[in-house]
Amino acid sequence: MANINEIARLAGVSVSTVSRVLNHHKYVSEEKRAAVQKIIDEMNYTPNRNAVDLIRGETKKIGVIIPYTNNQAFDQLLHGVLNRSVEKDYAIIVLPTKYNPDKEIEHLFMLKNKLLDAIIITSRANPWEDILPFTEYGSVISCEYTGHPEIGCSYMDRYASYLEVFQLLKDKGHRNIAFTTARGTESTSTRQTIAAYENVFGKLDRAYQQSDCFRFEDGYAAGQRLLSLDPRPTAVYANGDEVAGGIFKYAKSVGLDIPADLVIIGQENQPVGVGLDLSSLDHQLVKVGEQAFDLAMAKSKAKVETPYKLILRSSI
Amino acid sequence: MANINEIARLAGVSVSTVSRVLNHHKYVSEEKRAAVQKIIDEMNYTPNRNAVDLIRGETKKIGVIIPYTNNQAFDQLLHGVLNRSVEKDYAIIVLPTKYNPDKEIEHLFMLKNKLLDAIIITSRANPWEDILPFTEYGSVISCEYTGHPEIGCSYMDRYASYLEVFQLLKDKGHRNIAFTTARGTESTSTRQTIAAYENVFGKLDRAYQQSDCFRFEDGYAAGQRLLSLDPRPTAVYANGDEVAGGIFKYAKSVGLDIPADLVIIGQENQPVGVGLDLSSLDHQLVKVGEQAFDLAMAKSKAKVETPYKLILRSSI
DNA sequence: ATGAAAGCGCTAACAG
DNA sequence: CTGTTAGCGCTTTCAT
Repeated sequence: MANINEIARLAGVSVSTVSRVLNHHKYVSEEKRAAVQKIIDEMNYTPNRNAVDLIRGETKKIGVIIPYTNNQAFDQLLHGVLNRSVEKDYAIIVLPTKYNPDKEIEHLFMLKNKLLDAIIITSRANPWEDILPFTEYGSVISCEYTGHPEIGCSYMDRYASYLEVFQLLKDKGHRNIAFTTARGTESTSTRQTIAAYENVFGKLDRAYQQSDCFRFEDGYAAGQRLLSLDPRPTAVYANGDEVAGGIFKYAKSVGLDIPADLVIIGQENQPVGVGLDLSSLDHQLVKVGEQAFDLAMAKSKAKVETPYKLILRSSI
Repeated sequence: MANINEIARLAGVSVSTVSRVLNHHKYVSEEKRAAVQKIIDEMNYTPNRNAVDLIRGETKKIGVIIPYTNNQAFDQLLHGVLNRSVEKDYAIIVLPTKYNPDKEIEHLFMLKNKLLDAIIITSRANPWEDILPFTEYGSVISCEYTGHPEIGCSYMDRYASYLEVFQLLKDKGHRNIAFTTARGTESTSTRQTIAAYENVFGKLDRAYQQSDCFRFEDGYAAGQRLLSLDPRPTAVYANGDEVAGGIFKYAKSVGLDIPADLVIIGQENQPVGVGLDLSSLDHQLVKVGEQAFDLAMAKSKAKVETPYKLILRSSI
């Protein structure tokens, strides 16, 4: 395909003039500008962005590290990021990790490779110490709060939100509460859930926590296990509405009434929760994602909190 | 940051030798290789992939054109693409269009700009004639069948699947059937839905079709309208399980029994459908996405069909 | 206002 | 086996 040299030759000008036309510089005579534009149109020429990026040293590309792409919570974050990227004309590269630490580091190297201007970490598998070195090569934004000053954060106060849920359940008279989490205690949100629980109800009996819950089926299985405990929980907090939906389905299948026999609260206000009329702790992840993009683009290291909402429906 | 010249200087060799070490060429003496590697490690050097891409003329990046990113169907396709991209070490760039034809063309230009090796179109807003010219610059894969030989296709036989659904409903004795679609007749799948309907039931009364259905709320509103028709439909086919969920919720709210008073069939086997035990026409979009990636990577122009599955639950 | 020339960081003939 | 050299396609001083 044609390149800038050919355009210059055909238009009878130098490459610098073509470059000036391309980049809308002033100080180009109208005649030359027109002549160059004519050739550009004739040749159907477009600059090679790769070459432009190389010389400019920036790519207008932002990576988003995401453990699971078939997960509503991460999809909401990604959706928020994409919302803004379209307006701002940035390209978004999705970087799935399945929480594999090596894969995550491999993705972070794209920053060093000059393939990315910034990276947004929706959830991480590596300790911050292993991530911090990469801030030297580009902006790193986290969707989880961290005090590290090198890292910009667009986050919500998970701990406070969990506290509110557990406190509400306590106020309603519940004493046997179960909950589900995605990962185990290697994850910040799991630790925060446990801390909030223990703040309200005291020491947790680990039998009442079910890890590895991501999808509907996981919720169903969790319901099966948790609802056969003695004493049976009268309320369960699920780390997602899909999981809550699975618990709901199992509970119904064994004849339990919601909410008389079992209160269910889900998370992230997803369609399945709306459909089953489940209460949901909405962390407003779309907004968090949008904010994360803005921080990334601005290379800001600010810490920005987005408020959560507790949506009460008939399941409580 | 250090570049290849500096590494060469420090290691006391030429840049070509460094390049050879970097690319694991043979014919590099073990001593030089070691010397170069030592400097690379010391300097914590990584090649600038932008420069590599520029000279190689390929980017190992594939774009995915997606109308809506908060939509389960497209997310399934994207999920499939990402599944394979991680294995094959390709970067995936998400290109949202909201069915804006200009935005779509803008994205296609990334192929011409040498920013992308291939583009996967999950759904399009432009006629094929406007898309075809871009096949000159890279591989274009469609998730909808088209006879154009320049376009590789990973698709499912939508028409046959719709036909099966409507035939099933007819066999079960239904005569008044309503259905929802995403867009209007500018969309292939809408046209195919109508064609399949008319093949089975004859001329469609347009009142029984509801367009612009994407999310749960749209389904609820559609239910409201469709279920007040006279005669009231005894079955409704929804273009997604979220939409089906909305219809379900409205139907329940006015005291209808599912399936006695109303049969509901959704699409794509999504969590909300599982939760509400709705039957669903599963086009296996994850597989379609995986296949699309394989075609894109191989620069294949093959037409590959993925079979659909009709999942029957209690809503029929 | 315009052009020559020096890169951006890397790869790959080519010669030796 | 190794180095020299000519690019990849573009931007940006620096003169004029």
